[in-house]
Amino acid sequence: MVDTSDLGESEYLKFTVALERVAVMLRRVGPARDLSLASASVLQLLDQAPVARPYRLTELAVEQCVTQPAMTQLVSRLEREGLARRCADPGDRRVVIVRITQEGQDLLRERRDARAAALGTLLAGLCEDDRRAIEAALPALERLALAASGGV
Amino acid sequence: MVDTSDLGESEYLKFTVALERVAVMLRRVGPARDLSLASASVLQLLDQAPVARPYRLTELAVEQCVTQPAMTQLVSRLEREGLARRCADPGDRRVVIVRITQEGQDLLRERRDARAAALGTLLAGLCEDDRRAIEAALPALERLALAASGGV
DNA sequence: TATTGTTATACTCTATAACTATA
DNA sequence: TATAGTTATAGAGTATAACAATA
Repeated sequence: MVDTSDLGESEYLKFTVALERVAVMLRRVGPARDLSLASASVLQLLDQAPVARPYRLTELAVEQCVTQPAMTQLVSRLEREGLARRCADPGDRRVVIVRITQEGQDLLRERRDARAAALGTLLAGLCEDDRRAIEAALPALERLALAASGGV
Repeated sequence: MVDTSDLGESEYLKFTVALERVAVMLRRVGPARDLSLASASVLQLLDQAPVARPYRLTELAVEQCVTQPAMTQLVSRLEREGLARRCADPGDRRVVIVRITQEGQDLLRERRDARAAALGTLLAGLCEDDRRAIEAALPALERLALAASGGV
């Protein structure tokens, strides 16, 4: 009887090592061509934001776990490259609203497609059982990531 | 009959998004306190190297997919902090051998323990089925990471 | 001449501290 | 006074180009 709620230290280490390798893999799989991880991450947030409820600069900083000055710079880089733009908040003139541009959306889509294609190639190299196991674990991994992101 | 060897584009996208979230999670779970991701990655390579077959600086650069100058700097930082040291190669005086120090090994162990503990806490918050699914997928994920790292 | 590594320079990304503008 | 954001400055991590030393 295997009780995974009682994993030993060595199991955690195994898990840690496996996930760290996956993280390294992602750094390499993602061509990262035109878009750094930090930029892509913010751009994805902006892309998912409802038009009626856009992000403030401070909210982006909190969401990404970086400081306000760091986000100021990141947004400035995105703006300089035409991927996002700063807008005024009519209700509070201190506030900076950040929106993704069409160009930003296009770049994001290209990047996602490229990543998916690269991962598809890698997955195709695995055996059937491995693909099944990974697919079966995806929802669980998403929940795990959610818990780490602030869900808890 | 589900044939995962014929995953559609949307499945790849789902997979990409899930793994990217895991990568973000790892950035946050790892206290990263004293050790950056880049430093930790190199230090782990050095730690796993057989004493009789240590790494050259160039080999580290190739293994980590960074340039020689980048690795020169990274090793210099590790050396400055006492975590690694440069050694001469008796057979070829152009070569720089890099070894981990005792201090480096100690730090690595602390970091691994902290990460494992943090992940353990997160895992404890998942339901039994999710934990089982993730554990079942670990070997497959490792093979996937290996394929991306250069195994292919 | 080819290989190994370093130095010089520049850019991204991050942080802390000090500042401005608005509430 | 508190909040939203920027500017100033510094350090890690990365790249390319030019260089030195050794093979």
